[in-house]
Amino acid sequence: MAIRLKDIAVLLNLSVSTVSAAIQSREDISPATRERVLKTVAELGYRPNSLARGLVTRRTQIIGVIVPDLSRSFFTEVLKGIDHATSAADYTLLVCNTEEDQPREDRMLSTLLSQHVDGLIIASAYKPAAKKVWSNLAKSQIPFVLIDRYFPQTNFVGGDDEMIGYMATSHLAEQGFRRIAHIGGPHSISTAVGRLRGYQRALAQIRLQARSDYVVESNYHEESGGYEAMQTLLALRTPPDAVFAASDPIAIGALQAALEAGLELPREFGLIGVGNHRYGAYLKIPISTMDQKRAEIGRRAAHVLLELIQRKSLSRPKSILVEPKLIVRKSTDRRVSNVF
Amino acid sequence: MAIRLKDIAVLLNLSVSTVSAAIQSREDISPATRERVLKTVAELGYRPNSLARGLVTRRTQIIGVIVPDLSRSFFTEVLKGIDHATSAADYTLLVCNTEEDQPREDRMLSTLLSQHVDGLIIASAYKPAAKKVWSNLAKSQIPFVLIDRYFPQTNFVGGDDEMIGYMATSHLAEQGFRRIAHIGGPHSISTAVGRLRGYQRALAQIRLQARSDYVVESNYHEESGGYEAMQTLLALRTPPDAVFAASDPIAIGALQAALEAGLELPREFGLIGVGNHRYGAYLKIPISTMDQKRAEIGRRAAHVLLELIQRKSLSRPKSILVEPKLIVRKSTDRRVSNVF
DNA sequence: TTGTATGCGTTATCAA
DNA sequence: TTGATAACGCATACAA
Repeated sequence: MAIRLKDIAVLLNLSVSTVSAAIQSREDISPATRERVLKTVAELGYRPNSLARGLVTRRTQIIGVIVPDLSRSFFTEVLKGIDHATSAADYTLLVCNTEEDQPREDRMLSTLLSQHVDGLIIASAYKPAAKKVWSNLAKSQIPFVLIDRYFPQTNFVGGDDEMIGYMATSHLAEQGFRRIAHIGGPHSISTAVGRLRGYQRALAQIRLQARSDYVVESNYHEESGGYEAMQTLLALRTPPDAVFAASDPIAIGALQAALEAGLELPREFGLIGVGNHRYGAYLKIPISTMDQKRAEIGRRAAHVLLELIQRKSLSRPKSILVEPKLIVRKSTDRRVSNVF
Repeated sequence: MAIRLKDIAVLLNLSVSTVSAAIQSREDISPATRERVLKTVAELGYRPNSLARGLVTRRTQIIGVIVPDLSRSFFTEVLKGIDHATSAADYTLLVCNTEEDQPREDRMLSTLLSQHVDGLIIASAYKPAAKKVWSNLAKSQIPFVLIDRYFPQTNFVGGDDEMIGYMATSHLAEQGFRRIAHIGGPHSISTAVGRLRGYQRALAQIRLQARSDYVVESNYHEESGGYEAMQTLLALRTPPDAVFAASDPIAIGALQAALEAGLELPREFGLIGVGNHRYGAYLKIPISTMDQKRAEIGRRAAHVLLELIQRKSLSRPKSILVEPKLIVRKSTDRRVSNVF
């Protein structure tokens, strides 16, 4: 059986409360007994029971994290950012994987609340319309921050998706591409909508025609989706000369299709993705991409949450959009220096 | 404040213990009152306090997982396997990232024990020599399973690294390569040692010479390491005509160096990695690889742990080695069909 | 400076 | 079939 406060108390002829106070290094305990206590604590390897402690203090030092899919590099990198910030403040993460399944998300949320986590960071599988979920949570008083998928009226941290779309599209235009198409994510996800909007804004600003047949809805995570979408685009009477893909997997699929169609990049065709996937630089043609600064999204979300936890200030919800960064590689780089 | 058992009891004019029994659907409660209780539980959204419950039942339904780096796809995929198995049995995962840092691993372990997790799955940052760590843990009575990094005298689940090395090397030999080199991981990690041993065994069996200058120690996770190691190999008087790389990142770095040196794959040079990384198929030359069956490693580890938790049978420790699978792609495929 | 008493929300034992 | 009572291990207000 594990060592308890009481065991130490008996051993040292002290009361439980004295030992407790000594362990917390409270001022009102004599240095002498504090030393005695700390010494036997170390010797016996005493470890406070977090359950008991949490029951009385109402704090568990645990933060719940809910994500749709841990095998996506986006979420693991965000998670790392969260972990950096929270572990420095002595929190541990209770991580749940919803597999993009809403009932499962509900169950996990319920479990986390049962565990009395001190706060929550959530990338929800729910569509933005289902906002009642989050107003419920808000009533429950527990601090929480949503990430990645935007919901109105909540604390939110994510990439600046419209800026991502805008910068990517503008970059293609600057490199001289004129018939710019977009292969996007599902319109049911806020990030996909944002990127599409940025794409449209960029086109409008430089007075390029926005053709509806140049916008194809696909799947963020499947290369095959990008491959098929690209084939659709190439079959048009006037095929595009560049594609802004809403994700790196889409871009990789599109690249495959473009190469098979005999296109030469970047001379005849430009391609840019989103995500700065580690292997983007090692592909047949290294692809340009928009870096979302994933770790920073995690860090900022954690900081907002920690603030919420400390100050309980449920002031007005704040939205943080992390600024993306353009990474230029061969797939769009038409500068003269890029000859080899 | 959250709803408590007592609130429901008062509301229904019942005792706390009756309500508790009703919620547990115990046999000795009348169906009528059970219905009444369950109804108000649903209405009020009552959620049992896991801290209080765990304090008395001594079970938390939480499993602690310790990994060195969540951003490596190996661990996230293993984690998914664990999650599949454990969430089906109503466990939640408390995931800790050690960043390959031993003091941090100690702290996280301590935290998890404080939280009274029901069991542990650990990929340790410690070197195999430091076995006292695990004998300590064994004394503490808590069920645990080690994964990926092998330690003697413990329950262990991992890939069959020797088989990985053996199969990869044999495959290269079958494709007609004769001067087969190996770029391995750090010899301080058990998986690297196993893969090296498999490589040597395969060479011995087919009576190929084992040259010490054909074995280069590198870093598992950095492409740059594979790149440099490959350059070293190419600078030899008799450079190898094939490389078994102990990881896909190493292979990718080596591929880069080989292509820059003007080698044509697979005609002049063969290359195989380990890990079945998602993008192995999309590289300049799609690379062959050994699939470790990561999710299965996680699933099996979880099953061993669940068994341990249920039966408390701390019988003799069992080691499970998951059989790898060879995946042939262009980088080694010299069959005639591979002409395009 | 230390000890006593009480309670956190739940389950379990045993009486009613 | 239900209810009173005592734990679980700890922290805290207050008394000594």
